Amino acid sequence: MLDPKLIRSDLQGVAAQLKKRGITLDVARLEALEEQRKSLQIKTQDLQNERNVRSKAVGQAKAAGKNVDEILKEVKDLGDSLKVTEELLTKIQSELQDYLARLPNLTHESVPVGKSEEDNLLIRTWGEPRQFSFTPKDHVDLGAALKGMDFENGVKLSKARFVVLRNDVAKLHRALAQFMLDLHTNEHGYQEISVPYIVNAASLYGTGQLPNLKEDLFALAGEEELYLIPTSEVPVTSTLRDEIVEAEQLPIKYVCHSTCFRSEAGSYGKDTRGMIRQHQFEKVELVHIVKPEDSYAALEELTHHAEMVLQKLELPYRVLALCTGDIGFAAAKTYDLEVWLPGQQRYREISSCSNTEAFQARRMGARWRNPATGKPELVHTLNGSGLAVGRTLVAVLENYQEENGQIRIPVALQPYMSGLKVIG
RNA sequence: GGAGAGAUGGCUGAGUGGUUGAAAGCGGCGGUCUUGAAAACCGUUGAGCUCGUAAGGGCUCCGGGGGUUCGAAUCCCUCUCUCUCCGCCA
Repeated sequence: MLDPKLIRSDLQGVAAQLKKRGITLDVARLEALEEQRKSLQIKTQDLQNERNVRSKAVGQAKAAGKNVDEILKEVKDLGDSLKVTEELLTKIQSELQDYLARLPNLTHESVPVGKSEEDNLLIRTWGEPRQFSFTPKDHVDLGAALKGMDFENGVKLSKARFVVLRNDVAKLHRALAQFMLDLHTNEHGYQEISVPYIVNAASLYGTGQLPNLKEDLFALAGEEELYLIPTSEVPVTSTLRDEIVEAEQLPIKYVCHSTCFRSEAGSYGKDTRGMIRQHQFEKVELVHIVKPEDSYAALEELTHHAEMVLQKLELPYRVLALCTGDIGFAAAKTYDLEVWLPGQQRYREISSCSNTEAFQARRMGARWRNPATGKPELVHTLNGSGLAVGRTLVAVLENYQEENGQIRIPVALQPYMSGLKVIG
């Protein structure tokens, strides 16, 4: 959520900022709501004050043994008018709240202005796409030949966009996740964490998936409002919800391997072939909780950590800064990592690293005690994939394929593959 | 799934209708003492919102929501969660 004080003090500025994202702020409506809120709140609080003062007087008079009928008569109507203004105030406040909860974060000044992914800014590229002496296959054909990737079976068990992995492909998939976890815990200083895959609405609200992105979630049937996590960013970041942490505890760096579930509503017809876009996939997620002044350095660090996975696996990739039109709801700035896929002859997203600044922290009440002020202040939260495991599997298969259909195992991965240097 | 108990500030834990945002202890912070530290002693120490240039006011909050009342941490309803015992179970 945006800072309500900022919206109050600089509505035009906020509107101009949101314009860059293609959002038109209803300035007139907000101004009207805010005006009502203010007068109603003042009125309500005045009435409450009066009630408190008089009720106290009743108590004192009673204690002194005086007759209280007179005072009680005076206060009689107070409750009624108070109730009316209180209800009105609650209504206006929730209206304001609902509107604000649906506004995305403001983007950082360094974020390129643009309309779509066409306008994302190339930051750097790493590695050279391999020159093949044959026509490289895509992972679907490779997986089928290895008898390790069975989409038909996935459909039978569940529905479209599910897959069954077998044999060395399943093992490779697991190896990738283990490798990533070890890299981040052993070399990058992350604390491993394991969290629920089913979360409540409050957790999803805090990270920004609710209320706007509800369509992308799988909701559980049943009386309680529960959802499958679309990313472990939700439960991991939510561990800080309504918490105040001491300054010495920061930065907190979590790495979490989890399964992720996305309904992919609105993606019909996109990437219908293969493992690129599944309803269920695994991801190793990186989350940073930091002091506000450190968050942009942390974004560079986190992005670097994600890149290191690709570098150790020797997979060519590039880094893009998402433009204002393509960046996610909660993010102030995002770098996407795109890996080269020979089967598609193009770079595809494999990680997205974002600084949400105080956007999520404000929604979930995640704070730290600032020694300089002695007061609890909002932390900054960051998250990024390090990496999407399924897509990394795709990248390894396609980049390490041989003409005979065998797959070489990247050196860094061999210890996780029982020493295998090649499969198939 | 059955039976019972409970939810109070960073923590432990008092408080059953009237200056109680809340005793006490622990912890934290500041000070006295000390070469320094510890101990002891003294003081201080919740959060959110809001009005105000400020100084400084005001409001809300004792798990969530609703109700009774002039007045609720205290009474009533309801939901959620936690704990104990029994059953079941990876």
